[in-house]
Amino acid sequence: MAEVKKEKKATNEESVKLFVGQVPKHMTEAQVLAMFEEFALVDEVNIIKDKATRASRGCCFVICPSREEADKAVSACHNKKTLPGASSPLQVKYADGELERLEHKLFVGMLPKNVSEDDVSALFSKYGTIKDLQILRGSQQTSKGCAFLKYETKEQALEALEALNGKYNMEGSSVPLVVKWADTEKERQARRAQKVQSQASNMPNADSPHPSLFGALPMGYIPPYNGYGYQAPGSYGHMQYRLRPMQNQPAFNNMIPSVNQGNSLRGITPDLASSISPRNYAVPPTSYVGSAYPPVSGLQYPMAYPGGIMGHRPLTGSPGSVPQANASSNSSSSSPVGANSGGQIEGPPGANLFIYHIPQEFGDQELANAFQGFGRVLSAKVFVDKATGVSKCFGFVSYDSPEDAQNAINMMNGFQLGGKKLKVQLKRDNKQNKPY
DNA sequence: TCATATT
Repeated sequence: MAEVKKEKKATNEESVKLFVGQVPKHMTEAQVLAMFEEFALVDEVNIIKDKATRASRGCCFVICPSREEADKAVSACHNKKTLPGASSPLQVKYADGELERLEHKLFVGMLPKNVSEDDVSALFSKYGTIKDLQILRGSQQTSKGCAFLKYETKEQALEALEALNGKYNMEGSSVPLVVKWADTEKERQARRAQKVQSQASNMPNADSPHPSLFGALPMGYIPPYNGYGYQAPGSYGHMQYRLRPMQNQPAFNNMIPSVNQGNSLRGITPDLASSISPRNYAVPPTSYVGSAYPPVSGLQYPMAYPGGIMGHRPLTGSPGSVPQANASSNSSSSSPVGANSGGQIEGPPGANLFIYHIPQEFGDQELANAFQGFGRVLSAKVFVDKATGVSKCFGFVSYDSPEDAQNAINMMNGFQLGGKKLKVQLKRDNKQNKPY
């Protein structure tokens, strides 16, 4: 009764948890275990699964009985083999926080500014062997009054913590030391993300148009007439220059019934309409005008934008029907792109693009919008810094046909969007020669 | 400047 129920596998202080990525989703824990046991002792394998669907997320944890065994698994497998079905080699590394857990790292605060490493070392050595010690210093090497300190074992660190935290004043100090476990990387990331978030919400005009978007557009550009869409000049009356899609607004790209388009003719100035009317265009029959609609939710572009408005190729045979990826199903809940902007869906070889110099404020949806004029966008992914959420300004767009991708390259490579010209190329392929 | 993911 006083017995504490043990986990069925004893994962003790010495155990090391490894994170393994690029595990094909169909693999079982037993299969992963069998593979790793060839190289190291393994206590346990846990496939990481989607909370809702229970489907594998393509990665797992592997628990080894010691650091030595874990290191064997890492050096034998990390980037060393590509499992059948995976797109890149196995990733094997210490799980988040695992290295820190093994470091036994303490934060020491309230140090007098004039104490040296030796002073700190002299005090803390009483509790164990110090593996690493640094006092944080400013630009002039002036102490910031705190330090990080690693012990050989957790017991030693804990002993120091309990003996000194809030209880010991260093010489000349009127306040006791603060000794606590150092923040983990995860905690620091969370803090940083929090900070970014609060800064972003204080940004003035967060929703305003991209300042350089208009000026950057090549207004003289004449898109190829594809026999399909024609944008009535009046439709500019309801362009929205939001950079972020509005929350809780159904994605209406490609789905506005033509009967609604009359609304778009309201509220425009005739002068503006005629000044931007496409004199040089092969103007399609007016019966097609009814099929003009805002091609995207969120960010939209003036007519001269190569991929927008004019750019849809017919996906179905009949003129005037609404081109959309999922024409046969699904009425309103999701846009074709929105559902697939996670980045995991790749098109056939030659249909996947790598894009650089994406404007900072573009997310997956904005990227998809910018490229959806050339074909069916299977997925669009802008990469963001894991810690800060800030765009890395590059990403991927996948089409279902190489011709669409090539067309997008022709039209969009060098296209100025924001302050810079896009670089649009075929994605490098690391999946060429797969093992059997 | 070329692919994530952390029960």
